[in-house]
Amino acid sequence: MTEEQEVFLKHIQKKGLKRTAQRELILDVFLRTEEHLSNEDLYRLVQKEDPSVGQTTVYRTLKLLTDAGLAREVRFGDGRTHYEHNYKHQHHDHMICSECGKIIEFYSAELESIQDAMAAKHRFEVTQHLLRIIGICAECRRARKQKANEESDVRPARHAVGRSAR
Amino acid sequence: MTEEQEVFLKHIQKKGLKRTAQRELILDVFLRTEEHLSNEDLYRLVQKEDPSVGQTTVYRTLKLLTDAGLAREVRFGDGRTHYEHNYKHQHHDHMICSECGKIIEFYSAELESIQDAMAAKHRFEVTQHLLRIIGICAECRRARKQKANEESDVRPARHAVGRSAR
DNA sequence: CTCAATGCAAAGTATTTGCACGCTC
DNA sequence: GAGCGTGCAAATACTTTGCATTGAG
Repeated sequence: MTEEQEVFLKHIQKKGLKRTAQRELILDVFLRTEEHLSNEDLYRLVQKEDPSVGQTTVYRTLKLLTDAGLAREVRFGDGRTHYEHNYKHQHHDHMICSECGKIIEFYSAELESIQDAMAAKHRFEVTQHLLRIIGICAECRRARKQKANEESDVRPARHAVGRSAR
Repeated sequence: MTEEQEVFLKHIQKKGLKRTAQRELILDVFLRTEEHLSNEDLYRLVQKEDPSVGQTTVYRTLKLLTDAGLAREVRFGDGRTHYEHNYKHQHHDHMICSECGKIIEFYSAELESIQDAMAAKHRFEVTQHLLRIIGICAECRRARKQKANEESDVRPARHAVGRSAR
Protein backbone atom coordinates (compact mmCIF):
# COMPACT_ATOMS: atom_id res chain seq x y z
CA MET A 1 0.00 0.00 0.00
CA THR A 2 1.33 3.43 -0.87
CA GLU A 3 1.75 6.14 1.68
CA GLU A 4 -1.04 8.09 0.10
CA GLN A 5 -3.43 5.23 0.47
CA GLU A 6 -2.54 4.99 4.11
CA VAL A 7 -3.16 8.65 4.62
CA PHE A 8 -6.50 8.26 2.94
CA LEU A 9 -7.46 5.27 5.01
CA LYS A 10 -6.48 7.00 8.20
CA HIS A 11 -8.56 9.99 7.26
CA ILE A 12 -11.52 7.79 6.44
CA GLN A 13 -11.32 6.03 9.74
CA LYS A 14 -10.79 9.14 11.78
CA LYS A 15 -13.91 10.63 10.30
CA GLY A 16 -15.95 7.48 10.74
CA LEU A 17 -16.43 7.15 7.00
CA LYS A 18 -16.37 4.05 4.91
CA ARG A 19 -13.94 2.45 2.59
CA THR A 20 -15.57 1.75 -0.75
CA ALA A 21 -14.47 0.43 -4.09
CA GLN A 22 -15.36 3.71 -5.77
CA ARG A 23 -13.25 5.79 -3.45
CA GLU A 24 -10.29 3.51 -3.85
CA LEU A 25 -10.58 3.53 -7.60
CA ILE A 26 -10.88 7.28 -7.77
CA LEU A 27 -7.91 7.76 -5.48
CA ASP A 28 -5.96 5.28 -7.52
CA VAL A 29 -6.63 6.98 -10.82
CA PHE A 30 -5.92 10.35 -9.29
CA LEU A 31 -2.58 9.21 -7.96
CA ARG A 32 -1.60 7.72 -11.27
CA THR A 33 -2.20 10.98 -13.09
CA GLU A 34 0.41 13.66 -12.58
CA GLU A 35 -1.58 16.50 -13.96
CA HIS A 36 -4.05 19.17 -13.16
CA LEU A 37 -7.29 17.32 -13.33
CA SER A 38 -10.69 18.84 -13.48
CA ASN A 39 -13.58 16.91 -12.08
CA GLU A 40 -14.64 16.05 -15.57
CA ASP A 41 -11.16 14.82 -16.48
CA LEU A 42 -10.97 12.51 -13.53
CA TYR A 43 -14.50 11.34 -14.09
CA ARG A 44 -13.67 10.30 -17.64
CA LEU A 45 -10.55 8.45 -16.60
CA VAL A 46 -12.43 6.63 -13.88
CA GLN A 47 -15.19 5.79 -16.30
CA LYS A 48 -12.72 3.91 -18.44
CA GLU A 49 -12.06 1.51 -15.61
CA ASP A 50 -15.51 1.36 -14.14
CA PRO A 51 -18.32 2.93 -16.14
CA SER A 52 -20.75 2.49 -13.28
CA VAL A 53 -19.16 5.22 -11.18
CA GLY A 54 -21.18 8.40 -11.11
CA GLN A 55 -19.87 11.89 -11.56
CA THR A 56 -21.30 12.95 -8.24
CA THR A 57 -19.10 10.44 -6.51
CA VAL A 58 -16.05 11.91 -8.19
CA TYR A 59 -17.05 15.34 -7.01
CA ARG A 60 -17.53 14.08 -3.50
CA THR A 61 -14.37 12.05 -3.45
CA LEU A 62 -12.22 14.92 -4.67
CA LYS A 63 -13.49 16.98 -1.79
CA LEU A 64 -12.62 14.13 0.48
CA LEU A 65 -9.12 13.86 -0.93
CA THR A 66 -8.69 17.57 -0.42
CA ASP A 67 -9.82 17.20 3.15
CA ALA A 68 -7.39 14.37 3.66
CA GLY A 69 -4.58 16.57 2.39
CA LEU A 70 -3.91 14.46 -0.67
CA ALA A 71 -5.24 16.87 -3.22
CA ARG A 72 -5.25 20.60 -3.61
CA GLU A 73 -7.91 22.64 -5.32
CA VAL A 74 -6.66 25.04 -7.95
CA ARG A 75 -8.82 27.45 -9.82
CA PHE A 76 -7.28 28.77 -12.96
CA GLY A 77 -10.14 31.07 -13.66
CA ASP A 78 -11.71 29.11 -16.47
CA GLY A 79 -14.76 28.39 -14.41
CA ARG A 80 -13.97 24.93 -13.22
CA THR A 81 -11.99 23.62 -10.34
CA HIS A 82 -8.85 21.64 -10.96
CA TYR A 83 -7.07 19.38 -8.55
CA GLU A 84 -3.44 18.52 -8.20
CA HIS A 85 -1.40 16.30 -5.93
CA ASN A 86 -0.69 17.78 -2.58
CA TYR A 87 0.91 15.04 -0.55
CA LYS A 88 4.66 15.37 -0.28
CA HIS A 89 4.60 17.59 -3.30
CA GLN A 90 6.40 20.83 -2.90
CA HIS A 91 4.22 23.82 -3.18
CA HIS A 92 4.54 25.43 -6.58
CA ASP A 93 2.96 28.12 -8.66
CA HIS A 94 1.70 28.39 -12.20
CA MET A 95 2.28 30.35 -15.32
CA ILE A 96 -0.56 30.04 -17.76
CA CYS A 97 -0.24 30.85 -21.42
CA SER A 98 -3.32 32.69 -22.52
CA GLU A 99 -2.63 31.76 -26.12
CA CYS A 100 -2.18 28.00 -25.99
CA GLY A 101 -3.31 27.23 -22.46
CA LYS A 102 -0.05 25.60 -21.48
CA ILE A 103 0.66 25.54 -17.78
CA ILE A 104 4.20 25.91 -16.51
CA GLU A 105 4.87 25.02 -12.92
CA PHE A 106 7.61 26.80 -11.08
CA TYR A 107 8.91 27.30 -7.61
CA SER A 108 10.88 30.06 -5.96
CA ALA A 109 11.99 29.88 -2.36
CA GLU A 110 12.45 33.63 -2.40
CA LEU A 111 8.88 34.16 -3.46
CA GLU A 112 7.68 31.94 -0.67
CA SER A 113 9.70 33.68 1.97
CA ILE A 114 8.64 37.14 0.88
CA GLN A 115 5.05 36.04 0.93
CA ASP A 116 5.50 34.77 4.44
CA ALA A 117 7.17 38.00 5.43
CA MET A 118 4.28 40.02 4.00
CA ALA A 119 1.84 37.87 5.89
CA ALA A 120 3.78 38.26 9.10
CA LYS A 121 3.78 42.00 8.65
CA HIS A 122 -0.01 41.93 8.66
CA ARG A 123 0.00 39.36 11.45
CA PHE A 124 -1.77 37.03 9.09
CA GLU A 125 -1.46 33.29 9.54
CA VAL A 126 -1.05 31.66 6.15
CA THR A 127 -3.01 28.55 5.37
CA GLN A 128 -2.18 28.44 1.70
CA HIS A 129 -1.31 30.71 -1.13
CA LEU A 130 -1.82 30.71 -4.81
CA LEU A 131 0.13 32.59 -7.43
CA ARG A 132 -0.91 32.66 -11.02
CA ILE A 133 1.04 34.40 -13.72
CA ILE A 134 -0.81 34.83 -16.96
CA GLY A 135 0.91 35.71 -20.16
CA ILE A 136 2.37 34.30 -23.33
CA CYS A 137 4.79 31.42 -23.39
CA ALA A 138 8.06 31.29 -25.28
CA GLU A 139 6.64 29.20 -28.09
CA CYS A 140 3.63 31.36 -28.71
CA ARG A 141 5.86 34.43 -28.64
CA ARG A 142 8.08 32.91 -31.25
CA ALA A 143 5.12 32.00 -33.44
CA ARG A 144 3.82 35.50 -33.06
CA LYS A 145 7.12 37.10 -33.91
CA GLN A 146 7.48 34.96 -36.98
CA LYS A 147 4.07 35.93 -38.17
CA ALA A 148 4.91 39.58 -37.61
CA ASN A 149 8.06 39.18 -39.68
CA GLU A 150 6.18 37.65 -42.53
CA GLU A 151 3.80 40.57 -42.52
CA SER A 152 6.60 43.11 -42.36
CA ASP A 153 7.16 42.77 -46.10
CA VAL A 154 4.29 45.13 -46.44
CA ARG A 155 4.72 47.50 -43.54
CA PRO A 156 7.11 47.79 -40.58
CA ALA A 157 4.22 47.46 -38.08
CA ARG A 158 5.94 48.52 -34.90
CA HIS A 159 2.71 49.03 -32.96
CA ALA A 160 1.44 46.98 -30.05
CA VAL A 161 -0.69 44.01 -30.96
CA GLY A 162 -4.22 43.98 -29.62
CA ARG A 163 -4.91 40.85 -27.67
CA SER A 164 -8.11 38.87 -28.00
CA ALA A 165 -10.05 37.95 -24.89
CA ARG A 166 -11.44 34.53 -24.00
CA MET B 1 -15.27 64.61 -16.91
CA THR B 2 -12.91 62.34 -15.01
CA GLU B 3 -9.94 60.73 -16.62
CA GLU B 4 -11.60 57.38 -16.35
CA GLN B 5 -14.62 58.56 -18.23
CA GLU B 6 -12.36 59.84 -20.96
CA VAL B 7 -10.59 56.52 -21.20
CA PHE B 8 -13.94 54.82 -21.44
CA LEU B 9 -15.20 57.16 -24.10
CA LYS B 10 -12.06 56.76 -26.13
CA HIS B 11 -12.35 53.00 -25.93
CA ILE B 12 -15.97 53.13 -26.99
CA GLN B 13 -15.17 55.26 -29.97
CA LYS B 14 -12.15 53.30 -31.03
CA LYS B 15 -14.24 50.15 -31.09
CA GLY B 16 -17.10 51.78 -32.91
CA LEU B 17 -19.43 51.19 -29.98
CA LYS B 18 -22.04 53.48 -28.58
CA ARG B 19 -22.37 55.71 -25.61
CA THR B 20 -25.47 54.90 -23.64
CA ALA B 21 -27.03 56.02 -20.41
CA GLN B 22 -26.71 52.53 -18.92
CA ARG B 23 -23.01 52.30 -19.60
CA GLU B 24 -22.37 55.68 -18.12
CA LEU B 25 -24.37 54.89 -15.03
CA ILE B 26 -22.64 51.58 -14.51
CA LEU B 27 -19.21 53.10 -14.95
CA ASP B 28 -20.17 55.88 -12.61
CA VAL B 29 -21.33 53.56 -9.84
CA PHE B 30 -18.30 51.38 -10.34
CA LEU B 31 -15.94 54.32 -10.00
CA ARG B 32 -17.67 55.51 -6.88
CA THR B 33 -17.21 52.19 -5.17
CA GLU B 34 -13.72 51.42 -3.98
CA GLU B 35 -14.25 47.76 -3.35
CA HIS B 36 -14.17 44.36 -4.89
CA LEU B 37 -17.49 44.19 -6.56
CA SER B 38 -19.11 41.10 -7.91
CA ASN B 39 -21.47 41.43 -10.81
CA GLU B 40 -24.36 40.98 -8.44
CA ASP B 41 -23.04 43.70 -6.11
CA LEU B 42 -22.71 46.22 -8.87
CA TYR B 43 -26.06 45.24 -10.29
CA ARG B 44 -27.75 45.97 -6.97
CA LEU B 45 -26.06 49.31 -6.59
CA VAL B 46 -27.01 50.30 -10.10
CA GLN B 47 -30.56 49.14 -9.48
CA LYS B 48 -30.89 51.67 -6.69
CA GLU B 49 -30.33 54.49 -9.13
CA ASP B 50 -32.08 53.04 -12.11
CA PRO B 51 -34.19 49.93 -11.56
CA SER B 52 -34.73 49.48 -15.25
CA VAL B 53 -31.14 48.40 -15.92
CA GLY B 54 -30.84 44.69 -16.54
CA GLN B 55 -28.27 42.39 -15.03
CA THR B 56 -27.10 41.30 -18.44
CA THR B 57 -26.08 44.83 -19.20
CA VAL B 58 -24.00 44.94 -16.05
CA TYR B 59 -22.27 41.75 -17.10
CA ARG B 60 -21.58 43.11 -20.51
CA THR B 61 -20.45 46.48 -19.29
CA LEU B 62 -18.02 45.02 -16.78
CA LYS B 63 -16.42 43.10 -19.60
CA LEU B 64 -16.25 46.31 -21.52
CA LEU B 65 -14.62 48.14 -18.63
CA THR B 66 -12.10 45.35 -18.34
CA ASP B 67 -11.37 45.65 -22.01
CA ALA B 68 -10.92 49.37 -21.65
CA GLY B 69 -8.43 48.81 -18.87
CA LEU B 70 -10.55 50.42 -16.21
CA ALA B 71 -11.43 47.29 -14.32
CA ARG B 72 -9.63 44.11 -13.47
CA GLU B 73 -11.21 40.71 -13.01
CA VAL B 74 -10.35 38.96 -9.80
CA ARG B 75 -11.46 35.50 -8.91
CA PHE B 76 -11.25 34.70 -5.25
CA GLY B 77 -12.34 31.16 -5.74
CA ASP B 78 -15.85 31.50 -4.38
CA GLY B 79 -17.32 30.82 -7.76
CA ARG B 80 -18.02 34.30 -8.88
CA THR B 81 -15.96 36.92 -10.57
CA HIS B 82 -15.15 40.13 -8.79
CA TYR B 83 -13.93 43.36 -10.30
CA GLU B 84 -11.70 46.05 -8.93
CA HIS B 85 -10.37 49.33 -10.20
CA ASN B 86 -7.46 49.03 -12.54
CA TYR B 87 -6.84 52.49 -13.89
CA LYS B 88 -3.90 54.23 -12.28
CA HIS B 89 -4.21 51.85 -9.41
CA GLN B 90 -1.04 50.14 -8.49
CA HIS B 91 -1.14 46.41 -8.88
CA HIS B 92 -1.66 44.74 -5.54
CA ASP B 93 -2.36 41.33 -4.12
CA HIS B 94 -4.79 39.94 -1.59
CA MET B 95 -4.83 38.15 1.68
CA ILE B 96 -8.15 36.57 2.40
CA CYS B 97 -9.22 35.56 5.88
CA SER B 98 -10.96 32.23 5.67
CA GLU B 99 -12.66 32.88 8.98
CA CYS B 100 -14.25 36.29 8.52
CA GLY B 101 -13.77 36.83 4.80
CA LYS B 102 -11.87 40.05 5.24
CA ILE B 103 -9.63 40.99 2.34
CA ILE B 104 -6.34 42.73 2.97
CA GLU B 105 -4.64 44.34 0.03
CA PHE B 106 -0.89 44.53 -0.02
CA TYR B 107 1.94 45.29 -2.34
CA SER B 108 5.55 44.26 -2.45
CA ALA B 109 7.94 45.50 -5.07
CA GLU B 110 10.23 42.61 -4.28
CA LEU B 111 7.48 40.12 -4.99
CA GLU B 112 6.78 41.77 -8.28
CA SER B 113 10.37 41.74 -9.37
CA ILE B 114 10.92 38.13 -8.43
CA GLN B 115 7.82 37.16 -10.31
CA ASP B 116 9.11 39.00 -13.33
CA ALA B 117 12.45 37.29 -12.95
CA MET B 118 10.80 33.87 -12.77
CA ALA B 119 8.81 34.67 -15.88
CA ALA B 120 11.91 35.84 -17.71
CA LYS B 121 13.67 32.63 -16.78
CA HIS B 122 10.94 30.70 -18.59
CA ARG B 123 10.89 33.27 -21.37
CA PHE B 124 7.33 33.97 -20.49
CA GLU B 125 5.81 37.35 -21.27
CA VAL B 126 3.65 38.42 -18.35
CA THR B 127 0.26 39.88 -19.04
CA GLN B 128 -0.94 39.88 -15.49
CA HIS B 129 -0.45 38.02 -12.28
CA LEU B 130 -2.55 37.20 -9.33
CA LEU B 131 -1.44 36.27 -5.86
CA ARG B 132 -3.84 35.16 -3.22
CA ILE B 133 -2.83 34.34 0.30
CA ILE B 134 -5.44 32.53 2.29
CA GLY B 135 -5.26 32.24 6.04
CA ILE B 136 -6.46 33.77 9.26
CA CYS B 137 -6.27 37.44 10.02
CA ALA B 138 -4.92 39.00 13.18
CA GLU B 139 -8.34 39.64 14.67
CA CYS B 140 -9.62 36.15 14.11
CA ARG B 141 -6.42 34.76 15.54
CA ARG B 142 -6.86 36.86 18.65
CA ALA B 143 -10.46 35.76 19.02
CA ARG B 144 -9.39 32.21 18.63
CA LYS B 145 -6.61 32.49 21.17
CA GLN B 146 -8.93 34.04 23.66
CA LYS B 147 -11.42 31.26 23.26
CA ALA B 148 -8.64 28.74 23.69
CA ASN B 149 -7.59 30.42 26.91
CA GLU B 150 -11.08 30.30 28.31
CA GLU B 151 -11.20 26.63 27.62
CA SER B 152 -7.78 26.02 29.12
CA ASP B 153 -9.32 26.05 32.60
CA VAL B 154 -10.10 22.46 31.85
CA ARG B 155 -7.10 21.28 29.92
CA PRO B 156 -3.89 22.91 28.58
CA ALA B 157 -4.84 22.04 25.01
CA ARG B 158 -1.55 22.58 23.23
CA HIS B 159 -2.51 20.71 20.09
CA ALA B 160 -3.05 22.13 16.64
CA VAL B 161 -6.54 23.26 15.83
CA GLY B 162 -8.30 21.62 12.90
CA ARG B 163 -9.52 24.13 10.41
CA SER B 164 -12.92 24.11 8.82
CA ALA B 165 -13.20 24.16 5.04
CA ARG B 166 -15.33 26.37 2.80
C1' DC C 1 -28.79 -3.90 11.64
C1' DT C 2 -27.38 0.96 11.28
C1' DC C 3 -25.78 4.64 8.99
C1' DA C 4 -22.78 6.20 5.41
C1' DA C 5 -22.16 5.99 0.22
C1' DT C 6 -23.83 5.91 -4.32
C1' DG C 7 -26.14 7.22 -8.63
C1' DC C 8 -29.68 9.48 -10.68
C1' DA C 9 -32.39 13.31 -11.48
C1' DA C 10 -33.54 17.71 -10.05
C1' DA C 11 -32.15 21.98 -8.19
C1' DG C 12 -28.91 25.58 -7.64
C1' DT C 13 -25.46 29.26 -9.05
C1' DA C 14 -23.05 32.18 -12.15
C1' DT C 15 -22.76 33.58 -16.67
C1' DT C 16 -23.86 33.69 -21.68
C1' DT C 17 -26.83 33.85 -25.69
C1' DG C 18 -30.98 34.54 -28.90
C1' DC C 19 -34.15 37.77 -30.05
C1' DA C 20 -37.35 41.66 -30.74
C1' DC C 21 -37.44 46.33 -29.87
C1' DG C 22 -35.21 50.88 -28.87
C1' DC C 23 -31.74 54.28 -29.27
C1' DT C 24 -27.03 56.30 -30.89
C1' DC C 25 -24.50 57.94 -34.54
C1' DG D 1 -31.79 54.62 -41.49
C1' DA D 2 -28.13 51.12 -40.05
C1' DG D 3 -26.39 48.74 -36.60
C1' DC D 4 -25.20 48.46 -31.91
C1' DG D 5 -27.36 48.11 -27.14
C1' DT D 6 -30.80 46.51 -24.01
C1' DG D 7 -33.75 43.56 -21.25
C1' DC D 8 -35.97 39.43 -21.00
C1' DA D 9 -36.17 34.64 -21.12
C1' DA D 10 -33.97 30.61 -22.28
C1' DA D 11 -29.78 28.18 -22.54
C1' DT D 12 -25.21 26.74 -20.63
C1' DA D 13 -21.79 25.09 -17.59
C1' DC D 14 -20.36 23.54 -13.30
C1' DT D 15 -21.52 21.91 -8.88
C1' DT D 16 -24.61 20.58 -5.12
C1' DT D 17 -28.62 18.34 -3.11
C1' DG D 18 -32.71 15.13 -2.28
C1' DC D 19 -33.87 10.59 -2.25
C1' DA D 20 -34.32 5.70 -2.63
C1' DT D 21 -31.27 1.91 -2.82
C1' DT D 22 -26.95 -0.45 -1.80
C1' DG D 23 -23.26 -1.76 0.97
C1' DA D 24 -19.60 -1.38 4.75
C1' DG D 25 -18.66 -2.00 9.54
